[in-house]
Order: sequence, then structure tokens, then C-alpha cells
Amino acid sequence: MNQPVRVRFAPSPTGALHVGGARTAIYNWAFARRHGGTFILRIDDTDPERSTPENTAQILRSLRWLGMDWDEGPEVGGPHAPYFQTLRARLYSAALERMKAEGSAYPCFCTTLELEAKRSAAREGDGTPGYDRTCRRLTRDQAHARIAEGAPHVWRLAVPEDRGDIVVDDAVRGETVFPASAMDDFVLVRSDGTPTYNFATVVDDAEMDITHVIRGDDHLSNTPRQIMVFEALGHFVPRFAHLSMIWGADGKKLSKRHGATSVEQFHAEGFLPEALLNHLALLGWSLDGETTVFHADALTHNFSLERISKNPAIFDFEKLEWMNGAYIREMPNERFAERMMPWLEQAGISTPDDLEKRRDWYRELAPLVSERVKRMTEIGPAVAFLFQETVTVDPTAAAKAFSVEGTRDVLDAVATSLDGLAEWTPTAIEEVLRAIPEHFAMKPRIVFQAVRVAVTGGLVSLPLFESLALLGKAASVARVRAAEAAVSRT
RNA sequence: GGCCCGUUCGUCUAGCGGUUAGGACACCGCCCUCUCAAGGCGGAGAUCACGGGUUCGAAUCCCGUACGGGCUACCA
Repeated sequence: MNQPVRVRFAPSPTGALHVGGARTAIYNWAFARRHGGTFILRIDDTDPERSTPENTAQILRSLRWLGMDWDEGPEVGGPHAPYFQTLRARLYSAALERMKAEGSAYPCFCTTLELEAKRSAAREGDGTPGYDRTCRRLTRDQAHARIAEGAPHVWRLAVPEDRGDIVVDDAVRGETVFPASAMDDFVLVRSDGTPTYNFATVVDDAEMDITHVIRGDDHLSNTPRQIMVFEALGHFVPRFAHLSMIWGADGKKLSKRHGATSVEQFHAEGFLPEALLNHLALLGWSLDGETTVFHADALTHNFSLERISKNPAIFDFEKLEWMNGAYIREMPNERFAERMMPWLEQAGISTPDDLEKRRDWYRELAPLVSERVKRMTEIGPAVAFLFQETVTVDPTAAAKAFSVEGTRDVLDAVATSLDGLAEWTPTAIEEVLRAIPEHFAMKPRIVFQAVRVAVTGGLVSLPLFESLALLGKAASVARVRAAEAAVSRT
């Protein structure tokens, strides 16, 4: 097959974009980009009960957030539009007409009850599953007559009598053989005229000239059926690549119990799209077995089906968190300052306007924060003390840091020293504060913890001298004085 | 039941006949240190699911078994 690569991601809008679906999308996208091919987004919305426009919108949003861009599909159009299955009904009936004419599809009038009886009988007996082809034995005239009568019927695939074993040469699994005996005349079109998944998806993949089908493992068993439809349609069979599932920590299907499952939720919880992309990419694929942190371009330059692993993966939230921290840390200060803005805004701490006014200040703040947060949601709590008029001292922290004998005098000395500082920089502040413990013959950490609690309100904070520098002289001195007053009262 | 797929440190993985079975997260220790992080160094952790073969030699190839998963729908 030497034609240009065309791949597709075909989510069903019955829910939000899941991490499993996201990974499938990423692999398809990376494969297309790597080979200069076309990445198509198609919405498989044939389930009228559960499909919603809201879900579709959310899926598109999540994909975009992750950095996926599609060459054909919703919002961008393309030569094979429309890209919603519900709008492609004509194609399915056209395909069925062709198959009827060629005898590769036939009507079946068996009722659900009859089918159930057949199934349980078969299961008791030789174990051969599938439809027993009762209606296939009807003559053309008989079938026509029943249809004319208005008898409800579905359309089934007439599996060729001479069709041998079906070999799927899967790019991930290798050669997988499905015995011909296991192939049944499955339903192509329901009695209400709508196509089944196995039919619609093949008609679409054929019409869109999909060359590689990269999708979840759960479709592997359906593949021989689909291959037969491709053959009945006289269309080339694409290459398949089946991805293993992503599980929760207990080896069960990933669910809310395990934490976030939808891409949107990861976003809300403070994860960066590039980190989630990286982590997902690594769940079943490896660059070289050594490199763990890499950007999207590494994927678009190196992605290959051959390096996809066969075994299922368990989603490791801790590793993702570490990776997110790694991405935060490597971000240039300027960029981090911009990226933290939405989170500060959301927390009601700051506004983009403020960033415009004090870019330098934010640039100084950035590295102090980025070095110690793993998620964007942690930024707010870490920097809040710098944006508030006064600080509320945590009682437990106060009890710990202010209980040392002589704290009042120490804080007085600190306030005085700071107040007398002509130059308000971290180094100048450090210099003058270092002299305090010496003077009182105390351990530096004892003194600095007292100042930290006084200024930041807690026992854990951004580096002290830098924090004071960013806070400003007036506020710093005021907070130390306030603490001093509080201490003397006890 | 039938048919398919999978099984390397707790987790993600490298490995594609000959390696002291490598890396990353998590964990532990030390260093750095104003707290917390980050960083540096080191450590522990895998009888390669199990049993048979093939081979001079198997985590790697073949066959079973066990355990997990998928499909077996007028769901996708």
C-alpha cells in the first residue's frame, strides 16, 4: 500500500473525551504527522440516545487543548464532508444497495425471540456462535414477497461460502488468525434502517480512504467482520493497529474512583496539556526506552507503530504529577508568568492587567513558584500572601514559631533592621537578616521561621528573602511588627 | 461455552538467542539548605506468570497451563 497516509479518530459523543480516547487520538495524530499524512476527525454519533452536541463540543475542545489539529473533520470541513455519521446515512444505504445487488447482503426476518432461542441452543450444543443463516436460504422471490408484505427485517452480511480463515496482520499484535468457522452473518442494517457500527464504520473508512486504523483493543475481535465488509465493498483493506487498554490502579477499568478520567478534568485539576500528552504517549509507546520527558515534536518526528507495546497499561497518576512538575520547571519564567495568570484569576488573586503593569515583578516570582508546584492549582495558595493587604497567621504555625524565648525581641530587631534598609533586594535583605541570629546567639532557622510565619502566615513558604523582596518593604515591616505585637500580648 | 489478545521491579517501560536484565515514577538514605521544593549522589526493588520443549545457550522461538481482558447484540 503506497498511498498517502490517511488516519482517523472517530469518537462517539456519548461522553467527555477520556484519557483512553485521547491516547488513541494522539497516536493517530502523531502517525499522520510523522508520515506527512492526513488526520481526520469523524464523529460516530449513531447512538441517538446518548450522543449530544455538548459532548461533541467538549471532545473538540479537549482535543484542541491537547494540541491536536485535524486536517479534515468538524469545524474544518474537507473533501469527505460531512464528518458526522448521522449526516452520512445516504452513503450507508448506497453501500447496502450495492451489496444487495451483488448478493453480499440479504434480508433476515427472524425475530429477536427466535434469535435468542437459536443462540442459547447453539451455546448448549457445539458452541458455534452466530446466526444459523435460516433466512439466507430463502429464495429471492420469497424474500421480496415478505418485504412487500411489510415484514420487519434486518440486512445481514452474506459471508462468502469459500471465505477461508481471516488473517489480520496487525501492526501491534502481528498476525492474528480468525477461523472462518467463527464468522457469522452479522447484521449490517437494523430493522429501522440505521446501520450498525461494524457496517457504518467500514463504509466511512472506505469512503474516506483510510489507510491505517489505529484504535482500541476492544475492536480487534470485530476486525475480521469489518474486513469482510471491505471485501464485499470491493475496497482495499486498511492496515490495523490495536492498542491495549488503559486501566486503573487496581487493574480494573479506569473510573471516577481512580481520579480524573476525562481530559477536561485533568485540565481543571491543574495539569498542563503537554504533560498529559507526554504521559499518555508513554502509556503504550516509547521513544527509546530511556527518554521520558519529550515534547509533541518528538512524537511527530519519531512515532512508529512498531514501538507500541502490546500489554495494557495502568494509569499512574503520580507519574503524571511528577511529569507535570517537570514541565512547569522547565518553562521559561516569562512564559510561566503568563500561564499562571488564568489560575490566579480564577482564584481571585490577580488579573492579567496586573501582569501587564508588573511584568518584572512576575518574572521574579515565577521561578520561586515553578520550582515547587506540581500542578497549576497549587500556585494560588503558594503566592496568595503576596497579594493580600495583611496576612492571617495560622495559629498552629504561630504556636510553633513564636514560642521560642525572646521571639518578641528578635522580631523587633528584624523590623528595625528591615526598616533601615536602603536597598530592597533579596541579597540586601539576606545580609541584614543573617546578622540577627548572630546577635541573639540563636540558630538561623529559628529566627527565619519566626519571620516566615510573621510575613507569610505559615511554616512553609516560598524562599524568605525573595518573598520579602517581592512583598515590599512597607508590608514586610508591618507584618513583622504585627507579629511582634501579637507575641507580646501572650 | 466458543474465538481472539495480553503477562519483564509496586507502576510505565527497554530488551527483538549470548546483557552484572537498562531507564523513569514512587520508596529509602546521604549531600545541599531559611521552610518546602528542586537538584546531586547512592540504595533497595524483577526466580522475566507457571510448566514443558527447540538450542551449545531463551525474558527473547514453539506448545500447553494459570490468571487477566476483549468479542461473541438490531452498543459503539
